[in-house]
Amino acid sequence: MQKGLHDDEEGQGRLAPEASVAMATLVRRLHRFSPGADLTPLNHAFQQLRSLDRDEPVWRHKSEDHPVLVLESGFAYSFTLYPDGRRHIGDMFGPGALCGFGSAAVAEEGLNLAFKSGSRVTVFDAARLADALHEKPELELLFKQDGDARARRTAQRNRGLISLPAAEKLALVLLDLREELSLATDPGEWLPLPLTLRELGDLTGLTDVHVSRTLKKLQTDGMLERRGKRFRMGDTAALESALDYRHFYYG
Amino acid sequence: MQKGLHDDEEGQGRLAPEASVAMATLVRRLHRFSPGADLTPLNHAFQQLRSLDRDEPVWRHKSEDHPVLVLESGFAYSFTLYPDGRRHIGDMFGPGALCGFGSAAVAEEGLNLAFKSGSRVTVFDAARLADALHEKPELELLFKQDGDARARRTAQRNRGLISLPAAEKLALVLLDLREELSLATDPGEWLPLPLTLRELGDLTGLTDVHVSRTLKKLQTDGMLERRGKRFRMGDTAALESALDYRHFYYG
DNA sequence: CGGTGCTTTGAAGCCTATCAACAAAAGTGG
DNA sequence: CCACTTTTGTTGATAGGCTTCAAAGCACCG
Repeated sequence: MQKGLHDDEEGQGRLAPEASVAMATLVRRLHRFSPGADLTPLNHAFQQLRSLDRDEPVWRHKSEDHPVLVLESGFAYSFTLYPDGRRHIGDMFGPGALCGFGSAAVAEEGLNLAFKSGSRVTVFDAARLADALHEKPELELLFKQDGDARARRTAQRNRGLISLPAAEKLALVLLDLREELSLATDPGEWLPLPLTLRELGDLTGLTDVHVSRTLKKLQTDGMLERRGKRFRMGDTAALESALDYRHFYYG
Repeated sequence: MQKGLHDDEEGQGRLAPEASVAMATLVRRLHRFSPGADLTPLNHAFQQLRSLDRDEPVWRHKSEDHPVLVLESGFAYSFTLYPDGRRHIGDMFGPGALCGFGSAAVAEEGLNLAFKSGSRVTVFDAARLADALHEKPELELLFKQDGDARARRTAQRNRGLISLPAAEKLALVLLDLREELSLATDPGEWLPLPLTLRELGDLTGLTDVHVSRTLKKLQTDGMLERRGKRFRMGDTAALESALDYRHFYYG
């Protein structure tokens, strides 16, 4: 561990410049629910900002008191492993996302997180964060709203991944990814595709080979454009109504 | 509406005999988490016990103050409809289940419930129930534990329904159904199969035809026996370890 | 430069859906 | 209780979807 604010008695209630920079996307994400909300109490729980120079899994074991991880930039996902070695990706996290926290995380026991190379992660002390939220009910509400919106998105995605054919599964995942990437930052028209085809397969239950073919088909059908590791979607409004895709965030 | 206790000033704090009968399986289910817990405060919120003589859907619209429905006996499931008319079954409820309540229900917006013919449903006043839970934190904890266990089971099921082949999907659903039916009552060795093959298909994302064939295959493989609308599973321990199936209820 | 992982493509075969027909069961109304 | 209708479950044939295996091109990095 490098030096950080994780364990000393940092000035309670004072603004930590390092923290406010590290929490920029989290703040933007939470402000979707309440644009003017005061988020400075979070400074009390701030520990450090970590940069991950390579893909890094974080193994979380039940019953331990884990710090709360917030993705400041980059991308992450949660996964579980089957006895036969197969991997299932259950949720994904874009900038500003609270990783494995709140009502969305209740369902995932023994959650494993994988952070993509280049991600920056803000680390909060779990106990201090709980205290801060307890003292400020309006702040707690923001966290709850964010967690509930994530749970609804996950439910919507799972529903489609169970009952739709491959092309629609992927279109649904791309719509969801698009939303996740747009919650705290404006990524522009061309969005990054931070997942490999194998990871998209583990997310959708398809093989990487079939993901490749299906994406190609989506491209020839004009629903999708790809340039390297970036993508752009066609008529998203038409896609969303065809898939009955709903938005659960405000703003 | 028939006469019930839904709106009069019934004796606050006194034991309502009708209510205690109506809540029998709910009590048994919650006592899994805390065998000695005092559940009499629920009497304050009790409204009525309804018997449903046929399959009955309950349409719940967002933002309305719905009563809380608890399945006393029978079977129910929640579902959503796609624009093309397809139905997806997202969760299922056995005796004693809180239908569409708690952390498991957060994810399901505009939840629709279908009660199978012959089910009996205990109706609670939502506001009074909230009050009762607020006054008794240990009771609220029970409700939360039940909701969390349900959310974990749903996540486990969804995971398999996304990434497993048909035979394993059905085996997983049957294991889960078996657990759901055993939480508040002892159904014996032969369990009722309260779902039609079409409903099993809507739950697993398969067609009814393929469900029929796959169940037949499970039978010839010795994992499943069927007698009319009842079933019995083979070596459940082996199945559970093969599918990495976990139990989230105590007791 | 070789190694590694990611992506694409082809061929073959299994898995699942669709369509159709029918049997069995259950609800409906007399 | 019976005849009738509707739903549910089963089976076969066929087509299409998806996976598997294999090979090759590409990008990235030591």
